[in-house]
Amino acid sequence: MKIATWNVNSVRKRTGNLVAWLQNAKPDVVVLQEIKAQEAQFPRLEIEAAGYKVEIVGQKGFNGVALLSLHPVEITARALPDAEADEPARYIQGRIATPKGPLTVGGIYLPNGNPIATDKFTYKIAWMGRLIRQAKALLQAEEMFVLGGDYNVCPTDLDVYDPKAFANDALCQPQSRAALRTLLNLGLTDAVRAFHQDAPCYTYWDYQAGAWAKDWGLRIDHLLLSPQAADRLAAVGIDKPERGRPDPSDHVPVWCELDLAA
DNA sequence: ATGGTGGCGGTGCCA
Repeated sequence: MKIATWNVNSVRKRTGNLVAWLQNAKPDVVVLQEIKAQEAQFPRLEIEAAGYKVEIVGQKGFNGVALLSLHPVEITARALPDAEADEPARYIQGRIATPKGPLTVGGIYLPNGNPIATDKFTYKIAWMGRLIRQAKALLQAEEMFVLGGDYNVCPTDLDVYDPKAFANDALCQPQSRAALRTLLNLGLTDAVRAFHQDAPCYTYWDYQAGAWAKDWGLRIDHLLLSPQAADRLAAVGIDKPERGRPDPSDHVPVWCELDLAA
């Protein structure tokens, strides 16, 4: 079972790249972030033609998440607990049957939080608190789950090309990192770091200033696994070539494989 | 060089 996350930065601008990647990478389940589309604007027919079921939590112009699956999926949440009436579209959660029991996949678009001296950063930290509570609730079921997405947090300085330049950035604040550690300390596994402890493993390169050509990257897209999922973690990958294609997203897909053979 | 790029929507905001 291959599970992937990708911040596509507009699904309409990225439809061609997305379909080509789906056909090549063949993930079983994908969570998308920043689709920047409402339900009616989503390229549903193109994705379904590639064999995927499509579930969307859309929003006009900004944010927006989706869950694509080759297998039947039951949507179990479209927002985190305590959502406001005008809650931005940043969370989707589905449940998929596997030979080893049900697998829950959550798709996360965590608030960026910049600039840090504003209510945007306060909102980010509060949102992380709600995500921690959701993870606690999921853990109580003692089932397999994967929380994938754009976390907008660099867990350590290893995950930043220039830590000094990002000292005042919301993605690298001690509060942001502490909240992510709280999530991990519940018993979740950062899938990429389970396999790669020493390499940066960037997942994002800014469009500006030639960041891609200079490998000025950040690792902010993560797959966090419950103990039951981590026990079956077989492989991970970061599809870096996607950043070098024409009309790329500024993020690349991150994926993991769980060994769920019957 | 106080910029730069990209997406949305049709002007600045967001990242």
